[in-house]
Amino acid sequence: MADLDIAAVAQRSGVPASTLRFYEEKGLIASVGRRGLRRVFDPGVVERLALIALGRAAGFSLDEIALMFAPDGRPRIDRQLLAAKAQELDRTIQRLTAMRDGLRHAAACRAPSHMECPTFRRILRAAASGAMGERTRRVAPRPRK
Amino acid sequence: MADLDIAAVAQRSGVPASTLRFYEEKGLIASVGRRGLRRVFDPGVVERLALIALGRAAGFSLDEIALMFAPDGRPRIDRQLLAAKAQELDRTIQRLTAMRDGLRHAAACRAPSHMECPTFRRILRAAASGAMGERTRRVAPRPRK
DNA sequence: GTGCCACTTCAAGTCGACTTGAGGTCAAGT
DNA sequence: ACTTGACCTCAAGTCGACTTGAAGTGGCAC
Repeated sequence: MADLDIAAVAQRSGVPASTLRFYEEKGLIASVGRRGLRRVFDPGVVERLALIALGRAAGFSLDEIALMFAPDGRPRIDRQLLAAKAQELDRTIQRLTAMRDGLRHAAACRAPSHMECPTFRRILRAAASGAMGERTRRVAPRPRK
Repeated sequence: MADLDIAAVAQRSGVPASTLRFYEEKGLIASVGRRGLRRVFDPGVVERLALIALGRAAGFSLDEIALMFAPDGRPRIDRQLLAAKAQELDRTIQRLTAMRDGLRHAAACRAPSHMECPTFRRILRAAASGAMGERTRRVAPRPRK
């Protein structure tokens, strides 16, 4: 496959050109050179972008993702790190699950006011005590306009 | 219970004074008046803050939360809205669950390179296609310093 | 050969939820 | 009366991941 210009990469990966430049600046991807001013990319960059998207979806920051590539550019995926992130996700899932069940209950509950519903009050106390939501974390990548 | 000054509210609710001023400016809470320059709050504000924390934990934005209070200040909780949010949370949970399982697999997988693992490649394609992560959404409230 | 327009750079803007800092006020304790 | 320091206001800064805009360049179809 021939080399790609930025528009081709954008088209194949679904990542906007502006983001590709931004990622290059951050060192997440690299162009193989220039044709005049224009960046020329190896087709392999598309897979790399998929890897980056995966990392984002898993909740890694761009900086964290950058660390997952060895200086030679090959992925250097640390299984411990993955396991840790899996555990973090698991905690988030539990938190969200509790939240979802609480919301469902609140939506279904027929108490005249939510404040009179014991379940609601219990959830409220949990939220107030900060038991939910230790760390704000962006979840889900690529806001795709 | 006597009225509270901002420090007392902060202490009882766990919400920093700077945030309380910010919330007041946004119209999320209100002080009952001033003593000199200083804000004086009704003790009820603490419960209201708990409600706000709950909304945040459920993934509502401050603006959305503001809409959940009637002009008179009483909570006006829309059951439909709650159900919708519950559903949204459910989708997020499913997405995160898939991610978590993928991460676990990747962490455990003994293929020499992740790229040679069919499971990993499947997840990768999902991430690349944007199947995961439609909307970036902050999850979990109160980054608490 | 020439005009168009996709590409380029660089600075600045955006979004949400706050925090921080400078400079000012004043209630209360000594 | 004086000092202290908790409170006040208002503007600006922060964080992450990008996007947007202005101004410039040059590859390529004609």
